[in-house]
Amino acid sequence: MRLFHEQGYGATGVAQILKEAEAKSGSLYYYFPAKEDLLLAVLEQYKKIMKPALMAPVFERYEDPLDQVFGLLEKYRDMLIKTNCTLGCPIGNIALELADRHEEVRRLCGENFDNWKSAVGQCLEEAGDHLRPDVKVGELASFFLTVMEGGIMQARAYRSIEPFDAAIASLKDYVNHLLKNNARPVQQSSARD
Amino acid sequence: MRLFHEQGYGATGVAQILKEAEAKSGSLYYYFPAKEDLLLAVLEQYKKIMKPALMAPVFERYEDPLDQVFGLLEKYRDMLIKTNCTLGCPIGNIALELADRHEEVRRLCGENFDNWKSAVGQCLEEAGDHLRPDVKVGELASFFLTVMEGGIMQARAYRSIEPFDAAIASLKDYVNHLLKNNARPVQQSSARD
DNA sequence: GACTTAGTTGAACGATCAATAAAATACCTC
DNA sequence: GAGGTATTTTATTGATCGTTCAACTAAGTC
Repeated sequence: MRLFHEQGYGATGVAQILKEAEAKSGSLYYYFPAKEDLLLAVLEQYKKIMKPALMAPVFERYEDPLDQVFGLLEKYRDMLIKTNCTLGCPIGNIALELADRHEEVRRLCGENFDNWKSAVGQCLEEAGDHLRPDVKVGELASFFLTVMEGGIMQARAYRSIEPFDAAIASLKDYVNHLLKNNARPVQQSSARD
Repeated sequence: MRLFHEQGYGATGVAQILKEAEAKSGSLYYYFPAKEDLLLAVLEQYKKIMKPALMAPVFERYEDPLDQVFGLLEKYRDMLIKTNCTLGCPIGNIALELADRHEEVRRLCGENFDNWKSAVGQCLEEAGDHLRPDVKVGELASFFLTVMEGGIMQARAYRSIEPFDAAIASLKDYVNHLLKNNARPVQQSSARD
């Protein structure tokens, strides 16, 4: 998982995986028919850990559903900061590298995205009474993913957190326009307290 | 350019380039010290042709600056449709594949993005009198790029134009919130006539 | 103690990778 | 047309790619 995330699938050789895992090639191919099956297992693992490892900690920390959503985005921001804006979304990377070549990979990336959007959509649903009635939460959740992935791409291309922060700021501004007039607006550059 | 766009840099072998270009390896290495320099030349070429080949035709077709911007996004939509949602933004692809490894590549991707955002920002500047005074056109132009790249990523991952269209729809909705009350709103799903 | 099963090992495979060097040809100048 | 430079061709390099396989060890069963 780590190597595919850091270097991509194609750029990671089986030899390096074996070395860092302290395993021998025969053992790998005893369990996995081919390198590609290793990637499929990685994508399955992401599906499995997304909620308990990524979302649960954020959702516990915040009560307000909108805080939860933006807290989730903050997690990705943390990763960008920690890696000096070199590491992106592991699913997005794989999707862009292989989605058009391997159908199975594409399917699993889609399922990961689906789960992500479903979790965000659930938060938005909970915040529904603060949102204008014409807001479609499904489309808005998809927009959250779009903005986050696009923001990560720019942050990596510029090796700077600025474009990512700018994207989130615009997104917050948009969300505030979708809130009912009596709702408390989303605060810029920090979670609402 | 075509092969790097279709397959990515790493996945495209020199042998294939030579075959399709009907050239021999010696000739390639006579002009380019290494494969990487070929990529740099490709990125330079994108810089050179972006305005005349991509933007000029769109800007000629529409008069209204906001129509021009969304007409530009439509160009990317056309490419997704033509390629059955397999081909993304050539710069974005390369940026995600190599930005964190080759500094020079990263710089050129950034310059391509800069030019793109600068052109969009210029349109927004021209539409400035219809926008609320607190709108920062630079940040908004960056947001346009963010949404487009994120939309393309999802369209490829799902091999469907839907997420892209949904992203553009949300973006249009947002822009309409930024317009002054007396301004004509951006129409959904087709250029304003 | 004989036999089976599960799992591991590491050398080796053919293919492909980017890159090179030298020979051969085309082009230009005088 | 001779001489020299620019460019192309051909053949090959060593490295690395993912993958295979026969030999081997360890554990369990009867």
